Amino acid sequence: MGRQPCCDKLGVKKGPWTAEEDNKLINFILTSGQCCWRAVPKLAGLRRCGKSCRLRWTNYLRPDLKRGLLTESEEQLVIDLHARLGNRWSKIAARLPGRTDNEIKNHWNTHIKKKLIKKGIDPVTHEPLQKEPQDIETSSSPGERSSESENNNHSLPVESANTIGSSEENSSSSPTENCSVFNDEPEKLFESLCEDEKLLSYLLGEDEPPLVDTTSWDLPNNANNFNNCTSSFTSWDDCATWLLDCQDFGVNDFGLDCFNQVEMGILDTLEVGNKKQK
DNA sequence: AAGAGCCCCAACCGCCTGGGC
DNA sequence: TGCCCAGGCGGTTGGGGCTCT
Repeated sequence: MGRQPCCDKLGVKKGPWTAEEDNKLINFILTSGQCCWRAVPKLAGLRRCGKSCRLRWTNYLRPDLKRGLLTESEEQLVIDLHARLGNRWSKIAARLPGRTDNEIKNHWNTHIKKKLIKKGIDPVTHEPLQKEPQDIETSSSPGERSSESENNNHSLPVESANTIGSSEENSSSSPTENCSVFNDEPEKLFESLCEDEKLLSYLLGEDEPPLVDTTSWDLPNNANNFNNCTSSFTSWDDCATWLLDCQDFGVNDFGLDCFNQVEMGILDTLEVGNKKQK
């Protein structure tokens, strides 16, 4: 009856991952695919908790992860989504291919929060900070707001529009090349979001395609084959399904060499990371 | 040059949910 | 039907690096 615990806690290593551990995990995932995370440490020869392996893979080692800071467009999208969804980082991350919930959460707490405060916007409520205390007390949190908005999708906070409009960075930033939505003025973008019910449902729904074009994924340079593989997909669903298939069956089952090159890219990244660590 | 303080982010912790037994 | 586990999620923390004095 029941299952074995995730890890026995005894003899399980904690703390930063070493390059050797990373290589073991990468090699295992790329050759065997993602199966039961509980079994991964044992099969990969790691003294880690399965949970830790999953976290390391999803937040750092995955080949489809973007590197570097969020772009202006991504940042603005995070702000907009946070205004509606609150701290549901995984939901927000789902709209930003190549970004993890942890990454977005960290970026929010370290960068965006400060930017909003600097602009006089409450990062929690997305309302002006100089609001009267009474208003602040009565104003609902984004999370609550999002639940309300499920009943009434027209209740977008006006301040969010102001947030976008007042963004100095936005007025000087270049629009995202691959996403036509961002070619418009920020105000227009937001208006279009409010007026376009379909778009709104995309933002709030569960299975919608992301707004950011997947062709902008910043894969390693030598992973062109991977780009070739994915660029042929006609929709996000196709691409996502294909990636999930990879997860389910293991890349070797597809007879694709491209992942070996992706892996090389990862190893290059790791080497850079390790040098950085030293 | 060195110490203090701050910033950033990888990783951990604990809770929740869905599903297997 | 209820227990237990795996996976997922959001909050928090610790340590390395950076900046300031």
